[in-house]
Amino acid sequence: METNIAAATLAALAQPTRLEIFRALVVAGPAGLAAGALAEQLAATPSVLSFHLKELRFAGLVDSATQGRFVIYRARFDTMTALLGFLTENCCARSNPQDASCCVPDLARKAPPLKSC
Amino acid sequence: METNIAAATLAALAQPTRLEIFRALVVAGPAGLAAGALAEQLAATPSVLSFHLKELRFAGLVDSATQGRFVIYRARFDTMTALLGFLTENCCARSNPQDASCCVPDLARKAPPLKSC
DNA sequence: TCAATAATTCGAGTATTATTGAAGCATGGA
DNA sequence: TCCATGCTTCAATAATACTCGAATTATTGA
Repeated sequence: METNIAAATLAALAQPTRLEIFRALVVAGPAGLAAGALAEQLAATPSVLSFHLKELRFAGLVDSATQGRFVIYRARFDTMTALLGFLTENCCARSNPQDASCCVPDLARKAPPLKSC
Repeated sequence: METNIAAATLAALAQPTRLEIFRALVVAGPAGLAAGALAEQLAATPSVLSFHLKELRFAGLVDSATQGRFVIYRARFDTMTALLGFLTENCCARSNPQDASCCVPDLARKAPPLKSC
């Protein structure tokens, strides 16, 4: 991931409402959530939500699919993966051999290894 | 890390110049870099740099120490670690048991295990 | 066909953020 | 002491981002 893209992706997440939207979509998983359901969960007006969803979609953090009169939104894990990759590779002590500390110290301990990893 | 703090930290990084500043400081490691050296590296005017460094410091992503008439800046890895922790725990498929994919798939492969991890 | 529902779009108003150039404040060396 | 250096601060301006409410589009079901 290139620096300017990374900055744009970070900017998309750098807003409380949008961060919560994304979080809710991660929790919802592959089933996704309709815009209305999101609005209810986050206590946001439809137009505000629409605005933020557009930003997230533009940044590639979210996908949308129309189902009848509902629009289902889903988190795009691939983009988040790429962003985390950028941050760990470019912005972490791990990227600097002089420093023994690292930025993802707990993952190995906390989570069991996943098959797909 | 709390959601609003995470959003503020993301906002601090969500700007090309600031992202490059942080990257340069990560590469510089514990020795850090003087503001002037950063300005030269990034081809930014002193006042612009000062502005962005203030933002980064406010977000806790950067530390400063005066040495004579130089001001040395250092990346704060602890804050970055906390941010990455927030993102992997709250914004990743890993946080959703229904989804088999994950957001840090390459780390185990690419990087050798660190002692301090 | 008509009314209700689900979302998006638009324009206006406000707030926040970024850039610029000039001025200011220390520090170190002549 | 004086000047040059390194950096910060400030005020003004420009550019972006956010919110609100009204209008619009599209779909469903009566």
